[in-house]
Amino acid sequence: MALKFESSDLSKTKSATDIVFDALRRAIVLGDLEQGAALRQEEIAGAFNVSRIPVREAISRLEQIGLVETRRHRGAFVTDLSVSEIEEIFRLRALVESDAIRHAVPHMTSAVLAAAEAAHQAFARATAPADWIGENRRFHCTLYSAGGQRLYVGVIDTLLNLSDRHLRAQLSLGEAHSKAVAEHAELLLACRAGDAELAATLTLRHVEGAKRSLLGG
Amino acid sequence: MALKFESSDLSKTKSATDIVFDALRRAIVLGDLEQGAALRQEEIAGAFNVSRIPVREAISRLEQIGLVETRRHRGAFVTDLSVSEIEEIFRLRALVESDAIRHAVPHMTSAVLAAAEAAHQAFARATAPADWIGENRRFHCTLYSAGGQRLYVGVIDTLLNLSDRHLRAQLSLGEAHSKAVAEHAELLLACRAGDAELAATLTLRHVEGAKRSLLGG
DNA sequence: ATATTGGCTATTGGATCCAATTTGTATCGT
DNA sequence: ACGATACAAATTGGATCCAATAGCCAATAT
Repeated sequence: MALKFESSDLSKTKSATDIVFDALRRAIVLGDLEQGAALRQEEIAGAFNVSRIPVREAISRLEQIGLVETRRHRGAFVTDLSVSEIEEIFRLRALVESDAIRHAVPHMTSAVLAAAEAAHQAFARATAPADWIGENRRFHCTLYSAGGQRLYVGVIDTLLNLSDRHLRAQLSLGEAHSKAVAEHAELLLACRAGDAELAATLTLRHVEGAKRSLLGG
Repeated sequence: MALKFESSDLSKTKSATDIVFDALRRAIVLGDLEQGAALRQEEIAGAFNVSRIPVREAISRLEQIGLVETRRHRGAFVTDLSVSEIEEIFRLRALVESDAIRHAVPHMTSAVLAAAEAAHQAFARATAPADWIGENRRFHCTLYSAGGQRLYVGVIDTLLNLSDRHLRAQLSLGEAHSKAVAEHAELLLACRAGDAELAATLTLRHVEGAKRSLLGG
């Protein structure tokens, strides 16, 4: 008998470390844990009903991607980003994301475009900040992943983990959300048209606009 | 009485996890551990005279930066990069490194240039592959770090960790080494002249040349 | 009053021990 | 001989336990 697997069936069961890592990452990215907050191993272990071992591995991984800093025998603390570091992140994002979509456009199938469209609409409908951030990332990364560019998406993911925290405050005030929706629609159009250069330019402007609305100037 | 501290005194003592992480990272980057090789926790723990705990944290961090892949209850294995992934890495390197130096040139003090010059000469003199790789990275990263661009250097470090492995075979054959030395000298000249655009162009060509000499075409 | 010093406590770093799972292998029935 | 199944070995995942250390606070000397 031949078996058919849903893609979700292929997902190996996650280890405790993975679960803790993902929860902490999300908490930091969404701003639930604010800058400088201490991550107490025992406390976290208790919250997840596990021992400190998987917690320590999770923190180790968070440190590796720059979300927390640890001081020996003192503990781990949510990284406090300076203004110049935030500028650097956005400069990198503009550079890498625009190039990522440039290379992705030629590989965009109708399935990819449909998935992006779905994320786009979900983002437009979203009201909670956590949903904004999640759907926004899903929209962009769906497009970037079109050609299976794992490295690009990996770098971008790391950068987004560092900068999404600020997106929350940003989208909460003013018409930033509807502006983003409009820009996404425009970007999607360029992708459908197969215009890689236009898509790259729009992405560049999109990221630079986010940077300006956050830092001014 | 006033005391003066050397900067080396401020370096915090490294934990066992850090030591194991660094040693494994180096072993993979230098190619001592070849693609697909298994990282046995017990074996590594024995080699460093520590328990498996710091080994597991080190492996966790290695996985985070893409140097190893782990399969549940099977173990961790040195990541096997496909040709398309290698192409992606070099494309990203060319993009990010050229922009990094573009932004770094205006901040290059004579101290930075002197440090780069020292690394340049050490690279020229080096004969062992491990030294080539180390001094080569030191040369480039010294320049990239001029403006204190930690994020750029972080991303570049991650990419170099993935691609340096191939540099070894590359420099071993032919006149690749002397070609690199010449290109470094030229790059250093552009930096001294404060010509950011030229430095960026030279870096772009330098990386693309490395890619071609590795993958052909 | 202030600087110094000697414990005390909270918290992390690391070791040892146990459980879960994968995989190879031998056995058994046909 | 061949496939299915039960068992054994190797290895990782996680829990519990002990050691080391940074920071705090009181006690003390000047």
